[in-house]
Amino acid sequence: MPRPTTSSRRVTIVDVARHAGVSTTAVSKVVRKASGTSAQMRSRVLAAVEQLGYRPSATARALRGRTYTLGVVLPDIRNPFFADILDGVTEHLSGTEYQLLMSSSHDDETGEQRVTDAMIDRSMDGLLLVAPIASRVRLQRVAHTVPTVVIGRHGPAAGYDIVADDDFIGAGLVVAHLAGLGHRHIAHIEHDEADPIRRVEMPNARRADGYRHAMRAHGLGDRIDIVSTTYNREGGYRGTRLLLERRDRPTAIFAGADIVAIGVLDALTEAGLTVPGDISVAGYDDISFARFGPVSLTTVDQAGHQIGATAARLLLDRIADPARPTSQVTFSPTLVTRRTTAAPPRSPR
Amino acid sequence: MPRPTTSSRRVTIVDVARHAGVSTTAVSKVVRKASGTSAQMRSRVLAAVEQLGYRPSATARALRGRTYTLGVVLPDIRNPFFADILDGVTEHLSGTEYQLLMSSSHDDETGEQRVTDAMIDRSMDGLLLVAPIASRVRLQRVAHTVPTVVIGRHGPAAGYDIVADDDFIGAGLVVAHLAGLGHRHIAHIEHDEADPIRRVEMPNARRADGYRHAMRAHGLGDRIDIVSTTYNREGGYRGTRLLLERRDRPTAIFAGADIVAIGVLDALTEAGLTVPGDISVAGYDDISFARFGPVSLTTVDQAGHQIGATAARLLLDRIADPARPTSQVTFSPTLVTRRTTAAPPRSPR
DNA sequence: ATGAAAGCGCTAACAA
DNA sequence: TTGTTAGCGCTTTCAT
Repeated sequence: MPRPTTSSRRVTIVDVARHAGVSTTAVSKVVRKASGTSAQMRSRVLAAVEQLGYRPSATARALRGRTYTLGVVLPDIRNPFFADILDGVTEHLSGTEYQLLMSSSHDDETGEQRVTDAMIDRSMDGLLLVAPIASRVRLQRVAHTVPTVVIGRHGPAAGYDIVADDDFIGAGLVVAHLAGLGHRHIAHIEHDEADPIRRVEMPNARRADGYRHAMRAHGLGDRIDIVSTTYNREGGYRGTRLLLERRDRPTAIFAGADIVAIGVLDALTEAGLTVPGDISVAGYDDISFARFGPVSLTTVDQAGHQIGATAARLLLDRIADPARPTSQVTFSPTLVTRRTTAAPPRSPR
Repeated sequence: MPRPTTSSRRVTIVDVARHAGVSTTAVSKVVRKASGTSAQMRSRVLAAVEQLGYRPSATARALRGRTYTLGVVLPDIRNPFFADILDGVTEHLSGTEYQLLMSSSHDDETGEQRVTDAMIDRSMDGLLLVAPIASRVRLQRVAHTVPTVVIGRHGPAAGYDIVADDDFIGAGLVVAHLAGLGHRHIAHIEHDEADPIRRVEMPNARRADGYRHAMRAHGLGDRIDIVSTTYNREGGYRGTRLLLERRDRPTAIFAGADIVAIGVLDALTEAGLTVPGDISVAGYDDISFARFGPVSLTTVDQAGHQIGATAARLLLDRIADPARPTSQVTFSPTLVTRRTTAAPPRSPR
């Protein structure tokens, strides 16, 4: 009994070489479009590649050269802002040989580390870390191991390129807008941050600082009111519940992220409060949902697409030349005024 | 001048073997928890692994054995329903050695093929294809190359395991609900599907069929009204615009997916129509946004979490035994009634 | 229980 | 321009 002919062994470079009657080196060169091949050789090899359906094994390649794989680590797939960033990355990468593979850290430091290590183990050519929560030392170590670009984290360029938005300014735009409408009691829901380094480097902390600074600049320093929860829908919901329990309720809530604002609106709807009639709400990120008709959220546009495209460009540059000096690109956010913010209700106090 | 000691060469199995004074075979066995190692050997090796910070190279492993990598291909990261599925997958995989890596096909057949091939090239141990649009032949070929589980696609088990929801029944639940409220003109927005095979296998087509069937069952066969666009927000918006242009407007719109319903609500808001006062809207998927206060969308719960967990289980089973017979798991959807559906407005016609 | 050695598919010196 | 050969880091027979 002969074994089945459907022995689906992978087609290797040896098969192609034999089929084309040339050496494996020749095949390798042609496939990689390297120099030193005659037109005749190229056509023979390419014909064999075509006929046999040969595809180079990225894992075998990895042992010698590139994998043509770029890893993206996201804190959370649910936050649509990250999808905007990814669109920018994907667009910049289209047309290149590189394949994007992503994974979520599930907003967890251990998870982030696991995923990052896993990508290094898999010989990725470069890493794109979106709003990572790892310590700076750890980020430096990662960047030392593999070309890395960090998105959405401030602080000194420490061995890796950084692309971010100026969150301090962005928060100021929101406060200015609300104060301009006549609000005095503007509360802010932030992502809890204990680590001192991260207090400076993480976008959420920068936004909270920007809020504080702007409140003072508008003579509202004594009305600073921050609730610390987390940057997700649940955090917005919980934060709002806490605010509503107070005797002195705010007339406006500035959520540190749109996804948080969603939770805020959840809680307000549940409490029977109208927006912006009873209370104004502003977010941050301008996720596509913000311009959803029934929501129409006032927010800050971070240009995620542009951030992603820039990060991809920097990563390719760094892969091409790992020694080039690191750079920090900071974009300026813009305020997007929609229908969740208005003047505060009459009869104050 | 000695060369810098920071020669950050990766720690390999050879380094560990030398450090522990044993063979690389021994290290390999210990690391893989294979049998045939003494307790003493194990502790020596593990100590060396710890001290040197050794991590096995997944790419090198790939040439002989496993990569412990599972690939997930999603049509679109923006659809939150897929995040639900991923949660289920992730949960089932936590505690295993497997690492999940995902990529988006951007709702494009070529893109899907590119991504799938890329994952095969990277020696993934298994593939999870979510609502793939590839032909059945192509899916079979993929499944023949690597253990594959297909999520959200119907049709005969053709070499791969299938986990799906009964979309035909789900669509029926929606129609029954709307008809029960008194609606007669119930329009459906579907994802355009020309390919005959896919007309049978794709969830969107099954939903459209379920809609047709249920309309007839409720004596509304002559009111069947389908608009073909795409399963995204834009598709919902466009479809609704088309419906609103008609002289005989529907009193209810059944969108084939929640993300489509979002677009429907966009268009209705823009047109100054109230929901459900002027028109009822139902979706499909029960994405977390559906229970967002200001939206509160009536929809169909697909239990994405359960689908994901089941798919992950089947994939691990298949990797363990590629020859095992394929199975099809179908879940029954349930209707979730919220505030976007109500009786049609008076003064009909 | 332990280790030597071959080899996975590819790339890169080096020769011819 | 072309081919020979030696690895890359790991797993796996096969001896011992």
